[in-house]
Amino acid sequence: MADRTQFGLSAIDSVPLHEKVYLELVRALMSGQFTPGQKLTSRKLAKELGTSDMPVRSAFMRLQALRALSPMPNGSVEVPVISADRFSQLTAVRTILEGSATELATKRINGNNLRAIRRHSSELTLAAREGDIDDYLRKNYAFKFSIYRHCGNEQMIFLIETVWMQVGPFLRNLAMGFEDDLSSILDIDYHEEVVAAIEAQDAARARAAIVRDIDEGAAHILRQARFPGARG
Amino acid sequence: MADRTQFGLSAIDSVPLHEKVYLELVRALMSGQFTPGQKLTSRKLAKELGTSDMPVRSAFMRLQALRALSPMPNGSVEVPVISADRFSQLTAVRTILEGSATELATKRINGNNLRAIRRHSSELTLAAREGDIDDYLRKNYAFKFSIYRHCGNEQMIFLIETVWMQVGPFLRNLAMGFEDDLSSILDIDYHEEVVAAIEAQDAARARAAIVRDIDEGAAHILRQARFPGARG
DNA sequence: TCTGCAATATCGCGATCACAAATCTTGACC
DNA sequence: GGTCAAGATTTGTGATCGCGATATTGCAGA
Repeated sequence: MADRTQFGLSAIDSVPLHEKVYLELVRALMSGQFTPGQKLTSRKLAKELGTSDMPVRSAFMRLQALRALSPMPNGSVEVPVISADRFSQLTAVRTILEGSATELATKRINGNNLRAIRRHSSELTLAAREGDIDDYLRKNYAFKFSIYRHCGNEQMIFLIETVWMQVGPFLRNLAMGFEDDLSSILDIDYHEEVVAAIEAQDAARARAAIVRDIDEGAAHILRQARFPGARG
Repeated sequence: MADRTQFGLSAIDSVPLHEKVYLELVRALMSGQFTPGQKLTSRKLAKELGTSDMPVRSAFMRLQALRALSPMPNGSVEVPVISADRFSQLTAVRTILEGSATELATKRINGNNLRAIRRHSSELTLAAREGDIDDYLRKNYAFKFSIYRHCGNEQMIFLIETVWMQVGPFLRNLAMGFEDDLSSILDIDYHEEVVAAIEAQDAARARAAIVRDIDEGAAHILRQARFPGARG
């Protein structure tokens, strides 16, 4: 953050290189910058980033521990190819975890938190109307986690994040079928219902709304997207 | 696995060193071989294992990505010190995930699977009567995962394993209060009720039994064990 | 005995090198 | 033109080295 010192100097950032590489890869993965199935090699990536391959290897280790990168038999890593089956499993886990988190959060949210959530909600609606899929996904992430953050269980948030790291890249396929008019994506988007339920302090309804949002989004992806193994 | 070849030679195992180190650390962590708060340095561990520090660093990266090791501000890692708060959060997540997994598994288990589960169950009962806490924990792990394995959702199993890596070391504290007579641990152990519910194909009851088993075990630990920050 | 401080040892981090296995390229031969 | 094997290149893996920062130790003075 380069804070100003009394001498007007900025602080040297001591963030390790492997950490920067890791964060950069997470960003790239979640924003769908890599193609599923793409092979990543430490040396090439290192050259591209201007580092040695050591920090890249560290980042690879962390990412494949979280299943955000898939290990290949020979030790290489690749961007995971998600099958329809695995996608369904991840969706099922999401409904369980995110449904529970929403339910818990609803009971703990107060006025201040609610205002921030409302802001994220309207920004999400706006993004859908504007038609930028990247912006929509970013706002979708911000909105949902602005709720989960209040579930009072840091461990649960961590697990949800790991699942998002796996599905995240694939959510881009939500765009398919909405190329002409992204705003109609709001037909399968229940985030305003979620906000309404939270305002009414109705935890069960909030959970149901989030689950429905996740399930219908996933169903749409399963209809539209091409999965490996399926005939093209 | 050192398969026999046609010349009677055993295959050179090509498992990378960093993988072996990782597996060794997982085993040591889950069996409570390390003290919470203990600092682990790559160089020392490498010397002890007879390798360079590179494979150890790789293993550290993976383990701290999964939160099985805690990163220190200077980049070192330590065996996580679990607070009462974090323990409660992990328990809450466990009831959600393992409850769901049990419910799903109950609907998919057939006669063959059931026989294996029954065997694990009786071995667990036996271990409690024999009074060896290590054996009991090992059998407890084997029994529960023999159920979860059939939930049909590989992703869920992975998440459960992640959570177990964090609580695993701490479950040893279950022994506290049962030093004289481990068999009385069966009073807060509902694994036979779980088996009965599965046999009856009653998914809801199976979930309730697992949740109760987890909750009462955790409650016992919270009563008996010493947590950092608590007066003691 | 306790406290401050300097000398020393240890450690994380990243670069570089060596080696073997895997992968790709090339070109001769059928 | 297609096949396959030899050679070249790339890649994972692990060891070693150096740098800077941190932690530890040892000692002197109060």
